[in-house]
Amino acid sequence: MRIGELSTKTGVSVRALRYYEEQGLLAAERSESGQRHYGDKAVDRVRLIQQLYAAGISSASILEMLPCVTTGVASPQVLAKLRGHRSSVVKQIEDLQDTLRQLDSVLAGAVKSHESGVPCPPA
Amino acid sequence: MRIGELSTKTGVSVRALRYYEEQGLLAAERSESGQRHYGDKAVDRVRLIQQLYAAGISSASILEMLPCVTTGVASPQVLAKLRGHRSSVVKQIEDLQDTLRQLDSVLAGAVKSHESGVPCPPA
DNA sequence: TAGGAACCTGACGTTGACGTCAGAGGTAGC
DNA sequence: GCTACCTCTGACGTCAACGTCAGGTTCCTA
Repeated sequence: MRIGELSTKTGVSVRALRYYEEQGLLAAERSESGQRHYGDKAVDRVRLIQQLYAAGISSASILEMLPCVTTGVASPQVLAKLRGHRSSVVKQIEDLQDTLRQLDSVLAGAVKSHESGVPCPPA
Repeated sequence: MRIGELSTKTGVSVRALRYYEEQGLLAAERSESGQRHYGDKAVDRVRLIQQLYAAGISSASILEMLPCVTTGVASPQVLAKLRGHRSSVVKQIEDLQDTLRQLDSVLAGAVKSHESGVPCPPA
């Protein structure tokens, strides 16, 4: 498929896909005229990339770990990095759960006082 | 306390604290000479701000919700925003848990193949 | 074969949360 | 009062992950 189709299938913009290629994260065959062509696997790869980005992992780190992710093979160094990222993801989750508790306590109090008719001071 | 002490107590840079003030998130008394002075509550407030930032909430949104967070009082509009942020935080947590599963499966495979002596292809 | 949609390569713009530097003034211990 | 650090304002720099625009080429359908 061409880049537009990959874009609609993944929900990732064409510009972003070209950016992934720039960063070495996503390879593409080229037609004679230079247009990019992708296989079906590209869809999963793009989703994986997005997932890693969402975990706050930089493109440089993703670049390091991607071959290992796809081949299932990793050097001790990469293994250590993966473990480091794992624990950072765990910490992110814990922090967010903390934030959730904060938001919930705020919401509980706010709903109560709103029911009692007290308005919010303007920002 | 002065800004340096607040910085070391919270682990947030002096520059960031001044930035919070610029954004209206953190107020400070001023001495005759213009130096900032903070009360003890500032430590908690800074931590709260950091927590909200970590949840991907922008300074503009934090600015809107902070008075309500501190007073426990919110207008219906702010309430709706808070609920919106809450569900976005929930989604972030779910996504991260997904990522965690991915990383774990990668790690499981990688450890196995590393034990079997297969090296990682160089990045 | 025409023409509009999709694609190409640069290259500059954007956004948020700060980093960093300069030059000047404030503070505190000895 | 000296000195070493702390703080001030103002302003430009940074970084990542794209957005956007320009000017040109390619593809596909009628």
